Amino acid sequence: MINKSQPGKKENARSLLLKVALNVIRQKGYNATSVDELCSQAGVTKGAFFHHFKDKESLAVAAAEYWSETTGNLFATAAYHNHKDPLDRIIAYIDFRAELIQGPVEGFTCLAGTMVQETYGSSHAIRLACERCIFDHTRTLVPFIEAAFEQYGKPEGLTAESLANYTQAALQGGFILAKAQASSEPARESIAHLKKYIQMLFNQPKLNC
Amino acid sequence: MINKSQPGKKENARSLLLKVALNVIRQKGYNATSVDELCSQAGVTKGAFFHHFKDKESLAVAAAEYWSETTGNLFATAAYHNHKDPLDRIIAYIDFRAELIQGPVEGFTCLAGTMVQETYGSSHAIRLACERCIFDHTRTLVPFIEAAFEQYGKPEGLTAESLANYTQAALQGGFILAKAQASSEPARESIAHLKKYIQMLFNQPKLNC
DNA sequence: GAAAACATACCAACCGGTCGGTATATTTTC
DNA sequence: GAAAATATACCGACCGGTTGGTATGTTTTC
Repeated sequence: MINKSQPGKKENARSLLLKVALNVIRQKGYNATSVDELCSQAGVTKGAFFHHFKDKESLAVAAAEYWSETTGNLFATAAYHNHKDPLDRIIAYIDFRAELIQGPVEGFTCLAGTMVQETYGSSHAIRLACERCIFDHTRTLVPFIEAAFEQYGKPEGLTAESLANYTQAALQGGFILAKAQASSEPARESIAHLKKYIQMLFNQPKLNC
Repeated sequence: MINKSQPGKKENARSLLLKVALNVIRQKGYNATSVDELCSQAGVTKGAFFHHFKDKESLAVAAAEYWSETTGNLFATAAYHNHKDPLDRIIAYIDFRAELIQGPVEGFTCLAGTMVQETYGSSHAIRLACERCIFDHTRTLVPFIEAAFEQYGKPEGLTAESLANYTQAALQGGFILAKAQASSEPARESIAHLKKYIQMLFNQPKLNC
């Protein structure tokens, strides 16, 4: 009864494949990632691959769901939830996102954002999985933003949903610039501007007059 | 001496290929775009392709440069340059970007942003071409922002370059969300937030107290 | 012992790229 | 200024390798 790392779950071919898929796809993209490479990197054979996944597309969908799961856990247990003030919580979330920007580009970028660029027109299933992944996460921010609206006043002409989405747009855009520049700096700068925006959005009416 | 469309330049296989490459790559991504499809869509043969381009990678680099050229002309002749007030000019630029968000997703998204996601790790040449494409454009905004700094005061803790980069991050991120949602709305919303940010950034110190 | 998990061998389609060749325009030679 | 030489643009059959996927074993698990 010896299990590795995750209790209750053995390290089978399926989860090995999903783990390497997260890294390989983020580095090379979905189309350039071959089934053979996934198998060799995971140390499993092609037979195991097609035993667990109907086809390559199914693996991509499962990888997006696995990505949702792991990042979901990461954010669910993060310290920013401890802040009682809703604005502090949002700012702490943004700071947390900034802290995650470390190491090589493929280490901090988003699987869903990367995959959906290549597949939005060719695979409905993958696009949907990426959409869920991104917007399920934005939805976790909506209650924080609504609470901040109540406490600090709601800025005109925007909704909690659109602001939550915008935080992800600023992040995803920063990732693209980071890839283009082969540097994490644009991603960090983008987050800094996002932080400034949100601070101004909520502090301005409070500090004025 | 009869020339079509562009004076001095005939519609040869090379420019036909570049034109279709812009659309096909933006829709399917770089890796999923085959040389054969590019040829058939352009109505030229494979022989013509490899006469004009050393390999597929060379076409991608040329496509990024062609994209820089065409969008460069579009922005250089756009009406936002006519505004005398630097802040008005920036806002008019952002409004112009919002106007461009029309029709299907592959019609308004950025070739460089799409390609660099797939190639930043595998092709130095393509990554560089995309980097130039993106940051050459951001650089055109820097003088506007600096002029706005002089006229309206410089907000603390940010540079003209970083703000110029951020405008592109907000756009690129909006494109990704648009692809994920199969809708142009997130792109438009992202631009709306960017506009609000810049207005607050410059108007706040002026309107206060 | 049966079903799930994995391994091995293989296939047909497709991919980027090559190659020998043609048609036409331009330049050079005498 | 005509013939020869050369360069450019283009054609399409073909090649070797890779790809996603399959068919069929073998091992492990309960």
